[in-house]
Amino acid sequence: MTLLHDESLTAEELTVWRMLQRAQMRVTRHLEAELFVAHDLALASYDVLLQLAEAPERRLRMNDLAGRVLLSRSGLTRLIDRLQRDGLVVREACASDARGLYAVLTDPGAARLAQATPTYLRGIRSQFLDLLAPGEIEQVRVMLAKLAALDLTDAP
Amino acid sequence: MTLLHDESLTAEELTVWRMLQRAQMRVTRHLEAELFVAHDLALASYDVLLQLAEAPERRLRMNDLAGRVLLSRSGLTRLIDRLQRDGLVVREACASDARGLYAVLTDPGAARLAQATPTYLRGIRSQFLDLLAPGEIEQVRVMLAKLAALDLTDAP
DNA sequence: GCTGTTTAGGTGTCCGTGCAACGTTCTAAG
DNA sequence: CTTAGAACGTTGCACGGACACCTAAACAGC
Repeated sequence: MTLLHDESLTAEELTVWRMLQRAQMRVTRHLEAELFVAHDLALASYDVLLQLAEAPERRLRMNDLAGRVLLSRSGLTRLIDRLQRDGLVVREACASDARGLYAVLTDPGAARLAQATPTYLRGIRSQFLDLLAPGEIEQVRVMLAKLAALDLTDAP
Repeated sequence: MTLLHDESLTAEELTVWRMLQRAQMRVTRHLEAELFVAHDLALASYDVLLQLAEAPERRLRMNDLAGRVLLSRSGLTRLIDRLQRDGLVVREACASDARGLYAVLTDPGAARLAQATPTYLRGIRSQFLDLLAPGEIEQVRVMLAKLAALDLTDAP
């Protein structure tokens, strides 16, 4: 602990950060593994399908989608390639902007999402929500809202 | 909670999980980027150096270290390769077990860690801790402790 | 002693991702 | 209309990481 001056960060604060890293990693890996073995779906793929399912007309512009799933645009291009190859998503041209493409959820994609969702939710429950008291979940929500507020000023 | 089906997480609960994902990702990327531009260190590299610095005699067995930095053993092998190439770490044989290797922090490694640490701490502060009230940090710590408790039953 | 099993670590290979560069299209200034 | 610049999406490339497999050493039982 000699490395970490008290004036900068207390040991407790640093511990909190490291615990957060570990907890998030653990839950993510657990979720990813379960989704993969049960439905052959990577977590990023699930997120894409979910975002599309929630979007109006089951479609989103590539750029927009990339922002929502925390993936670079190039990363999303490849991911959509795979999903399209598997028939879960199709690309459609945008009428109002010839540069634009929509990623559109197909019926098989929606079905696959529906299959996988129970696994996903069960994972979040068992690895995360069930371990916290209801009041704590609310606390977390409030705190995360503060962190999320930075996103706006952060990514102009 | 259990009276509900798997499908029925409340919107709030699901939102909390997604916000957590985003927040963690945002902070991690910010930290990684700053460490990289300022000290040419990946976050994983920083973690390794930090773990070694805190370990007795600045050394840890490869296997042990892999667990602490949430990296697969093969991933750690490559990472230590790089760090060793850069002179920040050396491998040393283990006297009591001829199979074993220690990763040992060198003086240049410790110096590099010391240089990078202010950046690291500043990042955690600005992106995470400063956004929460002191009481909230304690709340988070308590919750994370619950999540971390699962690690034991999870990875025997 | 031998022999099968387990553990430590490294290697071959594949896959996913980010960055930088590119072509295309839209938009604004002249 | 023309042209400079920005925005959208894709591609070449390199890197980091995981998985499966491999060797060497330790340990178990006989």
